[in-house]
Amino acid sequence: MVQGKFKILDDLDLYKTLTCGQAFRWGLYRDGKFSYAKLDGEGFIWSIVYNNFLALKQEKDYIYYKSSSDKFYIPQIGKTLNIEEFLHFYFKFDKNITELYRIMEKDRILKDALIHRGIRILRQEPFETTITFIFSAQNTVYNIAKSVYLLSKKYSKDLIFPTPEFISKLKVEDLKELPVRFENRVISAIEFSKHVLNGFNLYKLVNYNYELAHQTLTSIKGIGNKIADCILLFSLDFDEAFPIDVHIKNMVFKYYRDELNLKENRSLTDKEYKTISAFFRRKYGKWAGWVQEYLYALSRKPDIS
DNA sequence: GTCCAGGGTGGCG
DNA sequence: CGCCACCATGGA
Repeated sequence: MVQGKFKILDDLDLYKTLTCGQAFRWGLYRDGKFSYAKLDGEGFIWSIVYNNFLALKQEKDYIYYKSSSDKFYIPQIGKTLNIEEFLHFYFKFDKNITELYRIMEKDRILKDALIHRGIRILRQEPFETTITFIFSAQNTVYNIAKSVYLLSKKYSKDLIFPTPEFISKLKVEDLKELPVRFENRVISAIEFSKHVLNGFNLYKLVNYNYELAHQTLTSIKGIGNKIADCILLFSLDFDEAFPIDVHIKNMVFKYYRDELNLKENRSLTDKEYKTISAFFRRKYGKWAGWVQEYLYALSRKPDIS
């Protein structure tokens, strides 16, 4: 057990960042149950990240932390970090978000999204992120969180996220209770785990360029354009990835219809997805994914925070 | 009851 | 290519 406080190096809204829809394991763990996005009596929010139990609370310019260990092994960079190095890594304090705010202030739509300032993109664990977003298809944040929780509970009492070995040995019937929308989501998760065991190195994608990394992921069955972009943005450091879900699609049709020459609001073809995604990538570069997250926050109903 | 949620695949023209 | 059927949970 390690505890202390970490001086925040750049703008951060801890709660919004952990509950804006990029991470699904932050909340309250009590009595063998998990309540997504809930705080404990002391105002801490809990999770299991990179195999450690971790509790965080923000007070002004500090993050107060309690961790089950001071060692965080980060497979995609092959290094072990201590808790403070980890927080720096996880919240991407190597990026100065005021640069993004200056871009947003000048934009007719994005300036409204500044009410959500403090949201940062996280560096999450890639294998966990992949399985999580495979579960996300046409599903709610609450049910995605519940699915990941039930899967982890099946693996260990500590609620550590399961290994590829464990998931690859599961049968569809073992995961009947997961509230995923389609059975093929469970099948894809199991098949992806087998793919990893057969030698597919997810972590080496950090060294690819965006196009190749995206193409590599979408060539895997069960992973399409949107899920690939979520994996790249939320776990593999591709800040230029621009995932387009239904909310983003609606925002694009509402505010960018003329610029993108879009006609009616219907589901996107593969070509349209790539055109829209590339449009924002060209416009915002390494901030495109962050812009996407602020548009997402703006479009979501204020049920959380 | 109806509507919708951080989608993807395969088949057909 | 574009379009479309299909998959088949749970909360508001």
